[in-house]
Amino acid sequence: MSRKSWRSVKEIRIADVARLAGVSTATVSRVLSEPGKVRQKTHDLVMEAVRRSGYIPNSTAQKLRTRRTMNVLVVAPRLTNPVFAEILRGVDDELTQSGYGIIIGNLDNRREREARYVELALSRQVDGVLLLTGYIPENGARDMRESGLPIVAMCAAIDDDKIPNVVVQDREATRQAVEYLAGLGHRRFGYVSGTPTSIIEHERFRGFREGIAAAGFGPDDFVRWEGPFVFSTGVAAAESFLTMRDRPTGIFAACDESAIGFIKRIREERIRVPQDVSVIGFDGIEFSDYTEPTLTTFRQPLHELGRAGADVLMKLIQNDMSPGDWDIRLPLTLLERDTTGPVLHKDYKSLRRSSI
Amino acid sequence: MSRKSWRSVKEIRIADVARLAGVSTATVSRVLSEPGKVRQKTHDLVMEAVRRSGYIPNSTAQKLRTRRTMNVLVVAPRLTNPVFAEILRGVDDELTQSGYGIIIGNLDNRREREARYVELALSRQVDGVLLLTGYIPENGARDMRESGLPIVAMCAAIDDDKIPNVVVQDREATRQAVEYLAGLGHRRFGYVSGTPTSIIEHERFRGFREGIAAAGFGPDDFVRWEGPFVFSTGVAAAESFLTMRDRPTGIFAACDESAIGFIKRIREERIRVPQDVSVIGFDGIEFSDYTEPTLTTFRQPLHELGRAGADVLMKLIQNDMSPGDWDIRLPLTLLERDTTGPVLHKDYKSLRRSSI
DNA sequence: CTGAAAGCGCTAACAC
DNA sequence: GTGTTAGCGCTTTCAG
Repeated sequence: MSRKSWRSVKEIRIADVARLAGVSTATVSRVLSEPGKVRQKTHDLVMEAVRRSGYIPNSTAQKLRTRRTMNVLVVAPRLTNPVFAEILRGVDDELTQSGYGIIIGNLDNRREREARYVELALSRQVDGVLLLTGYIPENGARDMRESGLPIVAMCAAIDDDKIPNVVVQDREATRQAVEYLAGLGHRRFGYVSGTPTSIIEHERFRGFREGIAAAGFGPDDFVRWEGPFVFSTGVAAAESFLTMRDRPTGIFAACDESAIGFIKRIREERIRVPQDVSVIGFDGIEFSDYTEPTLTTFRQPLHELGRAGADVLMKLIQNDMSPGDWDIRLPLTLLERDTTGPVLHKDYKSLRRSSI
Repeated sequence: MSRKSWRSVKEIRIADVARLAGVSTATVSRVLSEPGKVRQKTHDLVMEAVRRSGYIPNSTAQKLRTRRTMNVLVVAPRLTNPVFAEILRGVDDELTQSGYGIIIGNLDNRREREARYVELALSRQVDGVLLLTGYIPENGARDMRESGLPIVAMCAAIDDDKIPNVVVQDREATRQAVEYLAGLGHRRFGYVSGTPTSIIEHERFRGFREGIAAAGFGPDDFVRWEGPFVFSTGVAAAESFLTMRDRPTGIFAACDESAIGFIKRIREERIRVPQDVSVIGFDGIEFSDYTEPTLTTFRQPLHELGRAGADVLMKLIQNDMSPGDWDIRLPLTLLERDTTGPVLHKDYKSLRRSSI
């Protein structure tokens, strides 16, 4: 059984309003887009006709004529990741203010999906692109730059002098995390990675090694466990950790999810956090405040990041970038909570001594 | 310092391709949209010209001409809520398959924001609307139905005979939750609500009362704590719980977040879960498997729900609905994990006896 | 300050 | 099978 007449509502066109108001379509258009340039009386006449008819301009026709879509494409690796969802909120807030709409390009961690969004850009369905991916999506044949659209990279930097970057200070924060752990007396460290191929992971690991060096340690003083930015990566890291004889006591995880997975798993083996092992996460997702114990982590200014990135894109579209907009790097905040603490047994030697 | 020449890439139009291939624009258009109706040789000629020129049709012009936008609006209460994010994934999967794009309408729990999306529908920027809100968004002056667009309600039902509903069996599952707790020997119950004004909350609470009745109890045998669908609602409920003399032992929370908040807070007071109190959540978010103890909860088939809803909308747009599509109600799955267990002290009396 | 008219780039009748 | 042509609904010169 099929239902008919979805299109039953009669469409009001600008010509209808013009007729109703006794003016030309040009005047109606002017009243709606540049009210100042029309006599008050005409203006009122037209507005009355608009109200009476319930006229709403057909946005597709507007787009075709003005060559502006008032839409922006946001390409994100995975929307169910709270980090991206929160950035999107900031983007949305800023864009809405400027009258722009959002078209979501959710890759859902599958790179095949990006082709679709390249085509979307190429077919001019949007006026600009926000990339949370850390790379330029491509098509097989072409990449997104060929659209000629303004593009802004957020969250993960892209090395292209036409693309402004709006990111957080990953590297600095991660370095600081290690120094924080070292300051608590930790001497052996662990690094739970994020998706190994991602730029973000790369930056964080770089910051980690910088921190290790800055605290006077070397490559032999830490272990690294690899895996994507998910809970199970932390669990897998914990499994490996549990098999070690000379376990690290200061663990940094490149995202909160894996920090939480790690902690959950080792606590099942009656390892105490933070008395036996300190763990520090990254992101500051809401859930990190509801774990046991609550997670020490770096909070990313996600909402602000979203707004800043959208703001830069707006400037790019409107052609009024200033040099200071080209590279924005927002600071993180250390949330000192309950999964980090001073080392009780300073190192392997003293551990042996105390247990004799 | 402003950058110029974003539009430097020269736009190729269908006429360019036609000239290049030595055919008319109509033929180019045909090759691209109905290849069967063109001679093989012409087809190849055109495709070669398309390839050489890198032509991509201007989608705005197509939309204007065909009066189809190939976009769908999805209005969601809050995208950072993992439940909606996951539904959106399902929607995306289905819509992508049909060649449709998604325009996100994220209300971010602020009803003022819906006006924008009503206008978007009214100005025909989309071919259909998916509502995760449980109500029809409005504008002050008009509501979304006046767009005449096909609308499907997902997740929360809307009572309108033009709007198909695609939902989960909230009520049945909640009823089952109570019966499950009763089956474990619980005699006093607690209900941690979700946003009191929402349809979903209403359905779940209704199921809860049905369950209470079915298990042979009455309104005096449970307490209800109100609050939105967030962690802190559970915390607040726990505070109230802690002040009670005659505490319930079987708690149902209308979402996992509040279940988790509740458990966290009472464990801080050394109340044991599930030995002293059993808690059962709702949703089955990923986190619920990483809490301590892991949360017993009902898993919603969110991805499937998203797909099903999008599928119904596609059918509506293409005018081939069958009656069975009008109301879809997907079942939930009980995940029996570690926050529920048998009552140790059956009731207040036996509790007194055993502590003497 | 207002109107007439020319398209924006494409598709779909309708002819041939 | 293919070409010609008339719009889709709007904005924006250009005249007046």
